Amino acid sequence: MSSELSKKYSPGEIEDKWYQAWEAAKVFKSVPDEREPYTIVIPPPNVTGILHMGHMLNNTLQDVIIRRKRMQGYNACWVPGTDHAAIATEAKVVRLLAEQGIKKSDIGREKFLEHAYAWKEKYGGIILQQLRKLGASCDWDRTAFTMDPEYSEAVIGVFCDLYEKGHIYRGLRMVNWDPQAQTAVSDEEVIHRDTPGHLYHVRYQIEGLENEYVTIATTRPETILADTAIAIHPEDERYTHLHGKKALVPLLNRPIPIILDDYVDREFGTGCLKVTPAHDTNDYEIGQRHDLPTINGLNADGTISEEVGLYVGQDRFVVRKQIAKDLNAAGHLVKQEDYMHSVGYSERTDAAIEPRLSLQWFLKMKELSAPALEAVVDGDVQLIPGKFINTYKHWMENVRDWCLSRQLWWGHQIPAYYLKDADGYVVAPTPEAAVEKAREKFKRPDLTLADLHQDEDVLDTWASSWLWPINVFHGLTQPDNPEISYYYPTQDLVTAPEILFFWVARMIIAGKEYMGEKPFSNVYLTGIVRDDQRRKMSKSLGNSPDPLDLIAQYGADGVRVGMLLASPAGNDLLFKESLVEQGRNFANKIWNAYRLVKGWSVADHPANEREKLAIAWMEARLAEASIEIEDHFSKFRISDALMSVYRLKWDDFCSWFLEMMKPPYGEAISQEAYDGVIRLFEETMKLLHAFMPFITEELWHGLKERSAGEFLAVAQLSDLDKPNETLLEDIALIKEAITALRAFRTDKQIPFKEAITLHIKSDNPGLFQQYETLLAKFLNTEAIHYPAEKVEGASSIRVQAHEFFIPLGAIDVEAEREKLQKEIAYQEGFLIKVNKKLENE
RNA sequence: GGGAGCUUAGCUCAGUUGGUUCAGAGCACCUGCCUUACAAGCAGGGGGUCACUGGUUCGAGUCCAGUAGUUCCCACCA
Repeated sequence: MSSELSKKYSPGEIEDKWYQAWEAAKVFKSVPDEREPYTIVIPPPNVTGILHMGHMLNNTLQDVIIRRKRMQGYNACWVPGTDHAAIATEAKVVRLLAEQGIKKSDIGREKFLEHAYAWKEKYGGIILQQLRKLGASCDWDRTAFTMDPEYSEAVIGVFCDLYEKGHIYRGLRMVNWDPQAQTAVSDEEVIHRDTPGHLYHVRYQIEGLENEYVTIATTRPETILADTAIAIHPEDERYTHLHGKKALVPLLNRPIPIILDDYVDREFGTGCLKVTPAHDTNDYEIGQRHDLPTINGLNADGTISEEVGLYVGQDRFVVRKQIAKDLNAAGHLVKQEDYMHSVGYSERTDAAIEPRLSLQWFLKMKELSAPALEAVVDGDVQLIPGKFINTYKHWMENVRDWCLSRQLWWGHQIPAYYLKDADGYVVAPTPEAAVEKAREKFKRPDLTLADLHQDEDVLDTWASSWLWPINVFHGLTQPDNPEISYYYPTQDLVTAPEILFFWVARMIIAGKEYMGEKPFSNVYLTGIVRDDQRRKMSKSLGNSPDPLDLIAQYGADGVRVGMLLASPAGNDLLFKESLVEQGRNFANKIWNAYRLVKGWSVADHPANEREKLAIAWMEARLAEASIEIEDHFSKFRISDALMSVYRLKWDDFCSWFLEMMKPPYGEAISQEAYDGVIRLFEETMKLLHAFMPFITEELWHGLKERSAGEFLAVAQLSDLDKPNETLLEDIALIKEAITALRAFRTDKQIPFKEAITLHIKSDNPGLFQQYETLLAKFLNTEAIHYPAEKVEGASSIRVQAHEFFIPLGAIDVEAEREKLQKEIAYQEGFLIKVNKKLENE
């Protein structure tokens, strides 16, 4: 029979076959019933995204968890979906259009959105197809999207509600401006990096005084043009003579006041600070204090604006170099030194961020975040690993208002409606409601929709995804519906630590505010997938393998195992292809165990002593390992749980159990023993299924006839008896003895075919007598004796308190002597070599 | 600048409340094997002063302090 089966496991067809079967039978579908729910909502990938290694890790973990719960009797529900990912998607569409020579601003909002939707239709959800390849057991009927009509309704509804409650305000604020995406980004989307630059010392002439100058130091000389003051410390004695004077902006000769402010650090640079309120957060604050005018020196795209009068339309970085030259030529550049300083970059586009003054929508965070802080500190929401609690706490205690608006078109348009002919606006969920409200608010009953225009901006992506665990069950749009009541709060969230604040914290806030309850109990934070040099995997570095190629080459099971083997929670995963190879090898090992078992001929007679012992032992080991595995799972130690199953299957089941069970050459195994082997094989497949869903499903069907519609994916883990501790201990000793005696055989070059006589001197000979059938099988003994005294003229091996003797007759003395001589010669040669090296000065 | 964490075998990591499951696992490495399940394999083996220094204790990878290195988070001085 085994001749039909290949020596190597080939996953490709088998994996496709089972995924289709599962999907057709809807085994992952979940509807509320009397069972306890176990729910995970997927961190929605970008709708236009394609699967990368981070997704692989993240979704493998979720699948392992949900599959195990499904097999433990829970009503397991894994909700899939995608995020519209405002900036990221819009950037992609803009780029695509640019390739066709189309500019966003030329076609207008409506046309642009048509293109965006077309793009979404074409590429959206590719990633969900890819997840199926991985084996993800999502309930696909529940696939959600953050811009589904009903979901959008929830997002807009929440905005309006928060506005009504007074949590949302509109204000002129210094925001982080991404000149490439041409939108404001939140503080969390700015990444600070030390960047080499220069510190320019520039002198400004004092107005009315021929040879008097004040020198400042700056890293951004191009902003000089937008200066509106020079600040000095009020108590700085070096500059008292400048109090009340004015300085002239170089190149422009525009007079600006010299002001006093104790923000100025007297130790830094020259102790004089140029103040550019429009382009620096601190300068803005100084400007506010001193009622300074602001000059907007930069356009939205990072070029110099008309307001300053010089270099207009040129890029900020070009101007930075040019102005340094021009200042030098004009005698204003005192010195220029290399300087390392921290610069903010956009997380999305990597463009250098410009602080920029603009009108934006904000959400007050202080009050809203309090219950969310409490939830984590109290342990109501568990962060795994716990080390993230400190980080979380620190952030929540110092939380700043959230800039909600983005200058984009792809997303949820802000439901604020402005009067066209006057100042004033209303916030309302629909245009109709807005008209209604406006009529009332402005006492103008004749107002129509035509008199209003909606805010051009859209909401930050996270202002929609923070409702994810609620509105995938329509909890906001259909409050108290049976689904939300059943599934909410969900159990686990598996995500990356990078979005702990972006997303996780905000989901907790929204959950507390709108459901009065946390959105999930456990947050498992995965590591970052890096290459073996610890570099983050990225497209630009080209160090990330294509997950689908990996699956094609090693099988989804192999890839899953490879990813999990080295990914403890919160620790980075150093990915190497060899890990996936290990996973594939494991699948192959299992496959071959199956081939072996299926190749046995079975005879209808009762089990012998050896077979009975082996089965009893394997059952005890299975029970022991099951307890260990459950313990690991309960602590989210998925990697350790896998290792436990791995060793159970490879070491205990294959290396020991199957070797114990193997019928002697040419003989058959008893039916009773065979049934036991099949049963234990099935049990190991159950334990492994969560990790390797495909091969286990395949073999589970191969081991036994199954009725139609029966799947391992929905089979239940067995309740096992307590492990037989005595038997486990006994066999541990027997194994130790076998290992020692095998080593002896190898060492003395006694071929296995040559049977040996074994003498065991022990206080407890009965112990060994009990397991003689196993000793005989593994050691090929012709006889076993239990002498009371040492056996003379025999080699002895000690195992714990027991002594084993093998008569010397079995040893080739000449060969032994020769071997030792060779060893001596080698060691002497080594010694000479080392001595020579040491003597070398 | 502030805060948090980490440092255990060549690599990646476990080591729960200090005391014979405490010095472990997987991979890598070495030796011998193509033994009719599997060379993507089998059998055996070597390897660590648990970063360093000091302290608490009868006893410390395990607790405390300091030092060095390293990672992350937050803030950001022009």
